[in-house]
Amino acid sequence: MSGRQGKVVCITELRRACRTCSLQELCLPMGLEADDVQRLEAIVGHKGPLERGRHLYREGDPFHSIYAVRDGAMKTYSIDADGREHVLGFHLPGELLGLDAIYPRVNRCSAVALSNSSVCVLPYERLSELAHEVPGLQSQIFRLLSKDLSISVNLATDHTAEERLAGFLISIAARAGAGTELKLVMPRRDIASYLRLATETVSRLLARFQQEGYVEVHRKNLRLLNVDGLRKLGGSFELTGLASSVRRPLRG
Amino acid sequence: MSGRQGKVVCITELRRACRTCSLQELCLPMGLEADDVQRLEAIVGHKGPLERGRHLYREGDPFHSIYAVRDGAMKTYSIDADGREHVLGFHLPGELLGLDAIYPRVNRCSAVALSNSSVCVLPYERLSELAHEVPGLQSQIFRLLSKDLSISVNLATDHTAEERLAGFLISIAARAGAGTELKLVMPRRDIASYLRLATETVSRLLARFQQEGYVEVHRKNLRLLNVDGLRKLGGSFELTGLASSVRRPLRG
DNA sequence: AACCGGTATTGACCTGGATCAATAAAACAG
DNA sequence: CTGTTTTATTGATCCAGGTCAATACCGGTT
Repeated sequence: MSGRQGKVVCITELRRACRTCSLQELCLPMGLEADDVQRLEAIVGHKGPLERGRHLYREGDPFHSIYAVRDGAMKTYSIDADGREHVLGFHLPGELLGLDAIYPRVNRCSAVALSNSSVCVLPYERLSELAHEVPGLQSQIFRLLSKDLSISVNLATDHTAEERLAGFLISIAARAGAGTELKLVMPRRDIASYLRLATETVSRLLARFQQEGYVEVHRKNLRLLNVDGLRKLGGSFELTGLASSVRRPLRG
Repeated sequence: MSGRQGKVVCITELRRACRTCSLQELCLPMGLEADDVQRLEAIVGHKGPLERGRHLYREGDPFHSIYAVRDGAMKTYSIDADGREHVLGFHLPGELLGLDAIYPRVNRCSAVALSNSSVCVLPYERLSELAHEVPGLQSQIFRLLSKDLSISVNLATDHTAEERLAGFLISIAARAGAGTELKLVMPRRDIASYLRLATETVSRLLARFQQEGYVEVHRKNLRLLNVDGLRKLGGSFELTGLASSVRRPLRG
């Protein structure tokens, strides 16, 4: 329990309720009545700080809960038969993890913190019961599942390296909601794995995008200089879940 | 309404209730109580016969319903900015279509019959209301959404042409539930598009699989001769939704 | 039974991006 | 600061699978 602390986030901050959470409109409570939000809060647990590199769950763990990222960033991945890691997704604040485990009742992938993070824990059985009582919650879960489905269906389609990376940058920027300047929390290797490219290809493309004036990039620091151009490069490769960009339209 | 008929399926056959439907254990009513199944039946519509080539819905259509394939086979696809078709999925009897449209409230893909088919129509609003009253139904929808998510996440990962095709054959055979001998309803071009390969590659691989004794294939007719071998070739590329193979374990 | 349009197979070649191999530049430890 | 490790960039080659081009096959028509 106690363990190391003094890390940054204090306990009262972590316990902050859904109703005061800035991520409401991305997360489960979206569109719920005040007293329904309160009922949701009652079943939500918290976990964190979760240091960089710490696992939230691992492939093979029995499924109990889904999670919402509150702060930081997580990645999900699985290890294939030959021991190679495949990155399945990045999860930024307000986004859910673990939805793919509902069906098999076992986690089919592992989730690890990319930076110091904290998450909300949503015990599935209780969430499911509550959803049964609160229609708005049920719909929101349907919606979020469907959204993840759209994204991964799109990810599964056939696109060039250029399209993939451009689409990825747009998506990350929109989701991070930090305007056109942002930090790429994940290493190149992870970006590459997620987009099914080699790290070297990602590196070379970033260099080219920079040279062509689309971005300015130095290590983890990225600035988008020509969002419309990037969007064009991305073509139909859209990871940003359509109308999902609740945060900011990302003009630039 | 009336139109051409005498095609095969008679009207009473089409109106057959969920409770007597052989696809129960794959479909929504799975695990429901008898009277809940009856309530589900009350909102289920039917559509068909839908001749080969006919569309069930098209990209851009407003979203109203999800569908369950009762008979035949459907494919979903979208057309990208350059006018090229991407096959997103094949849907066999008992499988659902249209789940990806819940989030955007608009169909992001088109659904077309690969052979003469009939489907059950599930008006989303009413289904959602009913799910809210019948917890078992809610869970089943969560499960099926999550299952589709797992499949398309896996499809999005990085695999060789050989793995993809082997995995596909295993999956189709298991889902068709017809033992080791089956008809490939979809043309090569569609298989290729779905697996993100060229038609020629699919053709060549099928020839090679045959030459190496894994299958016997002649045009649309396929017989699996070495299922375990194929499964090994497929490696971690599993489209068969894990424990999903309710139909038959597919020993061969 | 010959024709036609669509679909499948097969062959020859090409290319996007992977792989292999050095650096280089940070991050980290002492 | 200095060595060590990790991560990123850049260059040189390679190859799986795509593309282009015939050719074969089948189902439906007349």
